[in-house]
Amino acid sequence: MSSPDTKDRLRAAAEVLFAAKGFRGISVREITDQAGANLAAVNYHFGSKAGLLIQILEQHIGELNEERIAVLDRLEAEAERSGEPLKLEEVLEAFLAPAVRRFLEEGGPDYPSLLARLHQDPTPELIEALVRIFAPVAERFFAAMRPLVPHLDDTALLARSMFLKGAMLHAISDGDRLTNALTRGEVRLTDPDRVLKELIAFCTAGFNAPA
Amino acid sequence: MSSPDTKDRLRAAAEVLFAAKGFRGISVREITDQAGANLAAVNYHFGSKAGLLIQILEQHIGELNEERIAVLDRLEAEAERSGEPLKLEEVLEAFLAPAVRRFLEEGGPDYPSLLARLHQDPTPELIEALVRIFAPVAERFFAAMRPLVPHLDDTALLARSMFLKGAMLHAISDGDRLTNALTRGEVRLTDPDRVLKELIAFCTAGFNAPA
DNA sequence: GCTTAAGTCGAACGTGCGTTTGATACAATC
DNA sequence: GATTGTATCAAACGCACGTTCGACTTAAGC
Repeated sequence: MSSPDTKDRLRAAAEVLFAAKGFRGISVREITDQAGANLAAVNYHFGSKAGLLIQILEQHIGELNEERIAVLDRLEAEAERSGEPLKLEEVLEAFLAPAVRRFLEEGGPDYPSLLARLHQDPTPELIEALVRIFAPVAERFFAAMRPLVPHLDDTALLARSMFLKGAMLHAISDGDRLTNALTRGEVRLTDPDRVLKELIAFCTAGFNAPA
Repeated sequence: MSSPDTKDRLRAAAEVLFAAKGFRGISVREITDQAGANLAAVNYHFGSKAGLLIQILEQHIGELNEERIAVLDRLEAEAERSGEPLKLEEVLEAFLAPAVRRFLEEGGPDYPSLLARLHQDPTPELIEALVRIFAPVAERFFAAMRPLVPHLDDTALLARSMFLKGAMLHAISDGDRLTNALTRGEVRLTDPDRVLKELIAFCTAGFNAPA
């Protein structure tokens, strides 16, 4: 019958479902049911289930990373114009805020949660796609950070970058379900702006800490 | 018949395999093959695949958490005797070191990696078990931390604890595979003592950062 | 009006999974 | 020596999965 947007509906449904339950946690049948499409549609339009995921990643995480780099570009231009050096805190915010902000858009699916899952749920095909998607932004921020932490050698910078990534992914994903369960819900971390503020403060201090 | 230790061999094999590829990533058949046991042995001895995992968790993570609490007990006793207050850095080390140290025991399976995966790969049954296992150590450390960070309210303390957990799990698991891939292997994070040192420095500064 | 290509459909394929079953072996118990 | 409970085994069960197939529908190009 050709609703001409079957492909879009599949993408939209898969975004939500993958984000909610991860790649392995969602079946092709669930996606096609949700999208009101035939079971065979995913393989017809995207080649495979993994192909569908990769296309979603390229689109949304690509946008996310473009935003990160745009903010960093702006910061560096301002710094050059004013003659003042970049501030570590600003660079970290440029990296963290776009991700956390997207997470807080209620109603929308949380790609970061999906990403967090993918980090732990690797397929060679997906890992290769992730590297391709993230390499530019990683190199860009690594270079920007380097002069801001002269007290750290490369190993320390890499290690602390890894900590930042882990903290961000964990905060952004459903990872705090266990945290909430452990505190018996007495304290709730529902305000993403608050989480972002704490995350920036935590990581800025972490990078500034002596070696 | 009856090698009387079939149950132990199953446990040992499952530890290694679960740690390497996660709960969903390993089949019962792989476990029984590795252990030289019959396919039905897992269900006979542990009731189910999940039952096997939970038993492993209770044993090894239980030991890990006992060690954490023992170190903290010792620190608090010393502090009381000397009249000096506990140091934040010491408390964090008490929490982090046992986990990272176990991770570095080469040859042994890395339970932390398994744990990191479980955080992202939840089954109600497993979540319940995780909460049961971690509740005591979480409450204990939360109480110990509380007076050491008077500048933080409960929300900030919880958020930063979550960051610490995320950073630790990410560092400890295979999560840095992507990090390494992104840096094209130019910098390697192979020394666990170094990682632990950086992690303690990073998180201590992070908790000390003003609100 | 025929041809072609794209899209959709129901149905099936083949595989791997966790689990269950029923038979069998082997001690220990009485 | 029969009985009982524990352990192991080969085999199968039932299910869900990703993928493929072939027929059918539709719309555009000639």
